[in-house]
Amino acid sequence: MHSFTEENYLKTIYHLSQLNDSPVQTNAIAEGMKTRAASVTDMLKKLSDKQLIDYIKYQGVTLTDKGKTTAVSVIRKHRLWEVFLVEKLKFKWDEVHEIAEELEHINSGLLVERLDEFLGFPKRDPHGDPIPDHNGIFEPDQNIHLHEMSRGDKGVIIGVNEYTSAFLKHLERLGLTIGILIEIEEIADYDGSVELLVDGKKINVSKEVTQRILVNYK
Amino acid sequence: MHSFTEENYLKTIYHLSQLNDSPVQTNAIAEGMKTRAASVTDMLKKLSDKQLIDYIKYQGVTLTDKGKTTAVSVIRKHRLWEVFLVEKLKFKWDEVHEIAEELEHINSGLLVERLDEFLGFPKRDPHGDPIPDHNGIFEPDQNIHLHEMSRGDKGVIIGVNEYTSAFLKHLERLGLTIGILIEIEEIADYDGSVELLVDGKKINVSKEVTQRILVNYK
DNA sequence: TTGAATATTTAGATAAATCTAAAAATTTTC
DNA sequence: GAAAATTTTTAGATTTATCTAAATATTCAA
Repeated sequence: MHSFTEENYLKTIYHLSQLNDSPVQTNAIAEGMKTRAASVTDMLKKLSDKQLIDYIKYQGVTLTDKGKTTAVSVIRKHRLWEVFLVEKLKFKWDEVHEIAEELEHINSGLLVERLDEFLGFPKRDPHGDPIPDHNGIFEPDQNIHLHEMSRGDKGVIIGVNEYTSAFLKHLERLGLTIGILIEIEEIADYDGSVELLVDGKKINVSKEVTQRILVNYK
Repeated sequence: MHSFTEENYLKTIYHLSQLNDSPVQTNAIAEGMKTRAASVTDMLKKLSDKQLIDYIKYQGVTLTDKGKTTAVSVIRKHRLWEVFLVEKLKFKWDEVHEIAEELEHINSGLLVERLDEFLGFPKRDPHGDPIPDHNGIFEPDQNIHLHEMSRGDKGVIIGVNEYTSAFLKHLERLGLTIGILIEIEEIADYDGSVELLVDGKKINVSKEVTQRILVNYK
């Protein structure tokens, strides 16, 4: 078995390698794990010895198949527990991330499968992130960041990529939650802020916010 | 916050001090924690520094109020999660102990209270053990071990005090599960084995088994 | 293409939880 | 009540994950 720390490293490396395909750098991992580069180097050696990553000194790391499987399994558990907390225990979507960070390390294959079944095999977590299935397969999706859309485009908010309570509460105040239909009214050249049409009302959101919202606009 | 290990020590000390009121001995803790006496001594110093136990060298330990509160909180979580696993995720009563050993350390007060509510504020776990309430209060009970009963006594099986899969499966084969009404037909002087009347049928159980079954016989 | 800036690794420490072996305290037995 | 047996503690190592400071490698920019 892998320690909590090892699992968290794998998860972080997985997420970082999704952003840009190139090998993940030590400093990026250090930032993601909120630790120092020297600590990352130590752990990379360990993960490499366990054949969970391919690691070349000074060149960064990529996950091996074994490492990827482990990372996806942790992500699956994280997202299923989030669904449980929101759907069954009435938590708000901005309250579940921290608890799921703990629950994701509970170690029982049977538990995960029973939980999945109990929840009705959900496809997405409360933040709109896809939940990989039993075999680690993600449903293919054609999402786009809000800031990549053009004037007149329409779509449904399908997810976010920041999970702080501050950010999620901000979205809620604006009425920007999962499943909401939006339309791009205007994009300001000046600062990249965007005017949206939501439920008949006009809303202005900053560029920072548009970069953190995923939209499904098939 | 306390580490998983610290919480497990407190839980073990709590259970041992329930058996006989006297201070709990180092060796007993070592056995309960499946570790060495030397390791126990180290941890006792630590727990003592944190004022979770009263510890006198060579004399054994008792929990302080603070230590007791922590132990009971962990036990509450353990038992609530067991109810969840059996009632909601269709686990068998002999499959839940190990998983609950992990879940009991998840650290969120709100989670425990929401879980309790979701489960309908259960009073007992699947093994018949009482679940302390929000304030750490156990429902008073007048249970007795099966081996303390006399010929002719009747009662309802309310719990067990061993949780190995082997033992629980054995009980199931005998039809001795929580809620079953039993009557003592005969107690053998020879080996202390007991003949029970269960559901109209006669069943023989060894002394070892009778020592591990709790009966409510009001 | 070389010097400066940046990124990464190494070296050496620290803290938590554990271990074995040996010493010390307590209890039991005669 | 002293010797033997048992229990507990101490001393010193080990493992995991972390840290700071210094050294080294890589990249960038003039």
